[in-house]
Amino acid sequence: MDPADLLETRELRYFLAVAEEMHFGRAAERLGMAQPPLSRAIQQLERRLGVRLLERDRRGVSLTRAGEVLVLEGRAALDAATAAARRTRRAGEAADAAASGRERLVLAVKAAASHELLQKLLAGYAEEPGAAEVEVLPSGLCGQGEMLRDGRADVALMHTPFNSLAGFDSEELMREGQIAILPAGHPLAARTSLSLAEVRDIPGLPLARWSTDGVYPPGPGPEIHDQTQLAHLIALGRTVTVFAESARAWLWSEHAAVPLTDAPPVVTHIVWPAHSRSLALAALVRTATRL
Amino acid sequence: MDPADLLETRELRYFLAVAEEMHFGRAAERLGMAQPPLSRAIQQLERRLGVRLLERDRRGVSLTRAGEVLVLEGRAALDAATAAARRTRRAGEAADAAASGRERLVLAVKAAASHELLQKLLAGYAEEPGAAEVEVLPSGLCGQGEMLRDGRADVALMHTPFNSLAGFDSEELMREGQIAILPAGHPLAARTSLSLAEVRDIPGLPLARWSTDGVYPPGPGPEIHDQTQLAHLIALGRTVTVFAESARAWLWSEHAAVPLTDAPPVVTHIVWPAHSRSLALAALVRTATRL
DNA sequence: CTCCGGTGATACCCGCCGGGTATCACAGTG
DNA sequence: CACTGTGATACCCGGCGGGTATCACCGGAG
Repeated sequence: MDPADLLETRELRYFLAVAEEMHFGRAAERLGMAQPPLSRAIQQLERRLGVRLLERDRRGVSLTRAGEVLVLEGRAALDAATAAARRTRRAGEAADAAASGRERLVLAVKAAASHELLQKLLAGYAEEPGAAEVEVLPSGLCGQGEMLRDGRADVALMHTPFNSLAGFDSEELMREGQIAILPAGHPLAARTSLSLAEVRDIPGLPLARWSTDGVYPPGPGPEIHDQTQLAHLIALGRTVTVFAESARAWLWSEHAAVPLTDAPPVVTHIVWPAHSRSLALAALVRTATRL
Repeated sequence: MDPADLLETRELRYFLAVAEEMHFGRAAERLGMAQPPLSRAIQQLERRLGVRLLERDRRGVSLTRAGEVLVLEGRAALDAATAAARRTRRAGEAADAAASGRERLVLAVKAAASHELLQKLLAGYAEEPGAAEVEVLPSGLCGQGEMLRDGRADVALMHTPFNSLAGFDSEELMREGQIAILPAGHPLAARTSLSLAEVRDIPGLPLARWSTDGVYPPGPGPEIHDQTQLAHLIALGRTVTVFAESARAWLWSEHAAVPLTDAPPVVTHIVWPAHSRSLALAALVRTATRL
């Protein structure tokens, strides 16, 4: 039996919902359906695969080894499917609308990223003959990987070591050091350099925490939702943070920046799905690497 | 409307079949179904996506821009789905069979690759505590990427510049030069080095051609199906070829090897799907990089 | 011990849709 | 003009995806 026949995307959605909720009832509700057909669908899936996916223990469910594998692989497969749908649809709309067949690229960028590089990139690309229209999609502080994987974006600017480039093609664009950003009046603001360890425990000035994939690292510092809030909190002397050099562009007079000696460099990459064949995308990457 | 709902794997299989055959009737036959329901399925898919995928011109069909996108993205999505099914099923079987939950890794290797490295790798890994069982899957001269993408393999040894590592995670294992392999009696066999250009047109001794993804490059040389055949043809003075240094291991006395000065180095990588979380795999990679 | 609340599973029914066969509409070709 | 080969249409049927009602089971409160 061909394994391609064994998994319908509908079943994948069902299974992932159950695996995330760890509860048939809630999963069914989230899927907008009743619980019994959901139970039956999962049973059918298990029978077809010949594998037990969930351990039904009274009081909730838990994943088997096979179930864990399917969560991982299935998520990737489902993302690939929705990406296929999104990109196909966009390709069709573009062809309809512009008639010229002018493509449209969606570029995901970290909201807080350097505007300078982005502007140079867009300006440079616009010069290019046959350049596609570029829509800039600000993702949260992270999440560009997700955007790329599920087709909401065609290409992204990512920053190691914060984003993982795993599974994508990429080109390095820029490499910069990191700086500590602290209140202008603070004693350490006078220093010409700092170490990570020094910044990590300044008495009375905890490190700000921001969310990667929705979860905040533990610690005493405030939870940061956007850059403006962060700027305020630093200016008020409530917190300190570490950022790439290019953050100097948006500092206030109440802020002080001190280079870090031992922080890993922040590398900006332009990143795209490995299987992409778009000419417009290739041109954008070419432009980017020439900057 | 959520794009995840728009594509069922069944529809993807149908569309890809039609796109490959460029013919509804033949595609239907290949799918083991009648032509009318296939036509209808594609129409439904187009309506749901709101995009025209195929241009029906009397006398066959052709792809629209959107169709081309869906061929690429859909193939990736379908591979991801079959990979999910295969790996889930294997995980379940492993858990059932061994009871110990002992994992089973499938390692894809190019048939003609160096046995030395492979043996060291397997031997080294077997020492590892909690090592999984490793099944070695010889793929053709290429095709390990496909194996990895659709879940027939969990990890592969690949050789740049012949294989593309796009979309995978990888670690470099070994780097070696290339050599020309020619008949022992040939005048050039006495040389201590050669250039690619010199090897490319030796009078009366055309370069052997072997297949990447089933298609052979054009040229006067013989088409090679396996390594033994190649060895024979070289020994007979009918052809010449270029290989990685490690090929010296299987040369005959009728063969001569001459280093190439300007050929790019052959780099052996261990490669795995970027989203993998398998501990057994991680251990294998760790072992490999220590060699 | 008993009853209750909450879990997933079962039983049963219905309407839709995926698949089949027969046929059409159309274009190129002899 | 008849014939061939293309995909599209018309129509029918069975199965399956979805619904409601209910069960079986267990843990905890009283």
